[in-house]
Amino acid sequence: MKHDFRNIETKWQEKWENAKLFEAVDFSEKPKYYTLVEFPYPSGHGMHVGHIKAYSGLEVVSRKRRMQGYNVMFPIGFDAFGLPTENSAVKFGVHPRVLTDENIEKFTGQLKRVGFSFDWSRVVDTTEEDYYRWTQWIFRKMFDNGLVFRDKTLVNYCPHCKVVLSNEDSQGGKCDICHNDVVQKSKDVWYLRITQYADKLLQGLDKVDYLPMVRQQQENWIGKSTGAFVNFKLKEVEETLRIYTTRPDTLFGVTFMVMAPEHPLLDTYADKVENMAEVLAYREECAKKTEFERTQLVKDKTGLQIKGLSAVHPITGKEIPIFISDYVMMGYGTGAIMAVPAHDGRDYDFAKKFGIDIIPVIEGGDIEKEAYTGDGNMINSDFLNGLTDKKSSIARMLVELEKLGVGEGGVQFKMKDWAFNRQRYWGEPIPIVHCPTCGMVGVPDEELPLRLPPVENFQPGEGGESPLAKIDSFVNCKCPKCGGDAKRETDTMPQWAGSSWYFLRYIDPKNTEALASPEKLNYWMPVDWYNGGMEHVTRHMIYSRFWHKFLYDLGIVPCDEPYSKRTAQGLILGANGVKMSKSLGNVVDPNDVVDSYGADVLRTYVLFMGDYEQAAPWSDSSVKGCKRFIERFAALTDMLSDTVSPEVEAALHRTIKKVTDDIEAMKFNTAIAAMMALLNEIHAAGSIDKESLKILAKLLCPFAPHICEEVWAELGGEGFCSAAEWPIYDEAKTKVAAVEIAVQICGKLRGKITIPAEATEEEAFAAVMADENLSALLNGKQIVKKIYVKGRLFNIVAK
RNA sequence: GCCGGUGUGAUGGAAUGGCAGACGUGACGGACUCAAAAUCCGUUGGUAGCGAUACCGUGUGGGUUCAAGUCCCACCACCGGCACCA
Repeated sequence: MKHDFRNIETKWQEKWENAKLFEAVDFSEKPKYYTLVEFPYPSGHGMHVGHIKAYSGLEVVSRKRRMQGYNVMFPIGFDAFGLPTENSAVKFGVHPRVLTDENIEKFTGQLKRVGFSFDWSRVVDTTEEDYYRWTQWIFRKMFDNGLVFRDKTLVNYCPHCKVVLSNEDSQGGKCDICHNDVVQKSKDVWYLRITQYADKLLQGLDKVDYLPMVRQQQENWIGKSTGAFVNFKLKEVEETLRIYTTRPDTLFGVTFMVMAPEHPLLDTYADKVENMAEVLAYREECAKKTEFERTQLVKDKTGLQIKGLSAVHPITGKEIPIFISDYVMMGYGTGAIMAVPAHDGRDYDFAKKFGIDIIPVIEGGDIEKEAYTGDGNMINSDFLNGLTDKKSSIARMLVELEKLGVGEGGVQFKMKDWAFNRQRYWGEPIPIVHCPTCGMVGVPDEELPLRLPPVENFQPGEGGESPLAKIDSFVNCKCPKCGGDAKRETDTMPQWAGSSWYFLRYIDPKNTEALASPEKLNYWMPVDWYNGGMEHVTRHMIYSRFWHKFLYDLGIVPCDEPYSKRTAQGLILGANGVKMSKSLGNVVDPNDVVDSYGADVLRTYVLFMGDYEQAAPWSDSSVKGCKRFIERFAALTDMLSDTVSPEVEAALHRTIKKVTDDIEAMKFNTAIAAMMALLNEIHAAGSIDKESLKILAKLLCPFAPHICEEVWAELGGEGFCSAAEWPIYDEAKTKVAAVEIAVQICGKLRGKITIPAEATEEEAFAAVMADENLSALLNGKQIVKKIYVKGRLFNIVAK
């Protein structure tokens, strides 16, 4: 048979669709299996082959699971709110709704051409009212439960574009769009209290099966640390400066204090600070830097001493100078630290630069050269002297701090609360009303969805406010509580919102009464296997786990962790080995590959090109290897015979085992390689029997389903190959009678012998000695040790 | 600076501590062809040798082991992430 992909691929896609072959069945008797891939953002550029790789992994798993008798749900949707669409809308004067619909249509066409076995009856679009109604509803529930608050923060603001920018879009202090200078601007921001779930998010990791790398990144992001809060009295005023430290054991080594430049105590006692002008100038300087930039100046610490204020050591009563420096952040701990230069690298750098004393309190290391962060005997530390390990020193110090009433043990998280609003049009309106009488009032259920009003002009308003602020009919409303005149919140939610719960909506996408019915949620949740990019492992995954845990606490979802298992795929790089990007012109469009080689070849290649978890460069010529493989497979229908050679049969069973196992480990490249090797074996044998070929078709079906259906039909297979039963291997048939094993003498390869696979050590040794070359090498030597690894090698240590 | 990842032929990459380089690409040789493409067969880590074979070889330097790409220690380079986290 020829590989006539132009005719067969659409044919089988239609047949699958008509048979509803990939539609998941709610409450089926079969065991359920929920496979989830990160839904795409439908950009105007269309998909590139990276998307195809991202979906192909679980595509193969899903198809295999169905063949193994599972009721599989493998859904897809579109995360369609977002800035790029809004920017295009501004640029071309087309409504984002129109652009989004166009882009979704484009993406859908591309995805369907590849023959993915998505359940298209469950597709979701985060920008549809029926969807964002529930996004707003969850937010409102959070608001009702005290997880939403407002606070001031500094944001990156571009005065030219009049928009607030993310750190990403304002690197180097320049606006990504117009390249003018970005300023830091104080703004009221909506926050979600994700920190309230920090401990739960951390502990939940024990219950799930995430890639170790994924788990580690989440742990680091949450960043739990244990330490102590210590209160330092100020000498000049009745006030305490509260600090957080992970090293209370080094309290006697404190020689200065550092406050974040923005620390509010400076404003409270501005009249006492003699050099307030300098402080303000330094603040301004810091405000220009983004947080990322602060991290660039690693060694060269900046800062200045606060004159007129000093702290008092809580135990020794000694006076301690106070500094401000931007290496201390307002957003972590208390915004102030006790500095122990002898035992902290950053404090050490600062002390050296400003000529501050360095007092060692732990023996070991050389404080002339660098800070010592290791363990050792405590010195210069009063009641701690003589203790030898950190743990007991900390414990002892905590007892003392509590006795004196100047501090206590505590934990801190690196994770910050989630800034949850954007001054944008193309996002979910925040369902809050500002009432002069009642304050902030949530929009009630019956008024949801709070629809995005039609807008003519998507340009942001003066001062960077949302375009919604210009729509009077939207802004002016009645307070749901008192009925008086009120104003709507005009900010919208960030793109992360819609993607924080989409996996729940797939379960019941048309439900108008709830985000999904409890029965269906109970049947389908949790997601059995979630795959996506490493870049979403912290933010998207932690945000969605947070929402899920909140919904669990409300009794809406049946499990507290949404994803049982999480893996990640590597990028496809351009042919030149760098990231694919429009500007570099190295983007590969999957449509082009389907046009010239067919979907089966594209699917096979993206999985064959390398380790699934690793980045790999695209290679046009390597695609040909997969094209040849598929063609050679199709041609097997012309090599049929009634019998099968024992070699081919054994190879077939080994391949079943290999492919079955490799798919589970996401080692798709070696699974395909094994099938290629089997093909070579069949070609060498010259023929294959019908039943064996049907088995091979089933093995290859998850990877290249169209050609496998065609071959299956040609062989008279019943129904769809995609619905056939996954092959089982016969362990006995995978065994080979005779094996060639390596013979080493003193660890060096010296020859090979062929022996029965199950030969004993004695038999194997006899075979070694029967080999003239090998026995000659051992002549006159005394054998010290024999190591026999069955089926692998025989190593003889001789003197 | 910190965290994570990766270093293997010309090239993408294989390899439960057990024959390094599976499988694919490319290259070379051959078959088919008037010819080319496609296809099929063969060769393909390096050095020396006609040869059997020998020596070398998985970023660098040490170590553990009968045996190391794999484990341990110290480094180097590249890629990705970042929030100087007290």
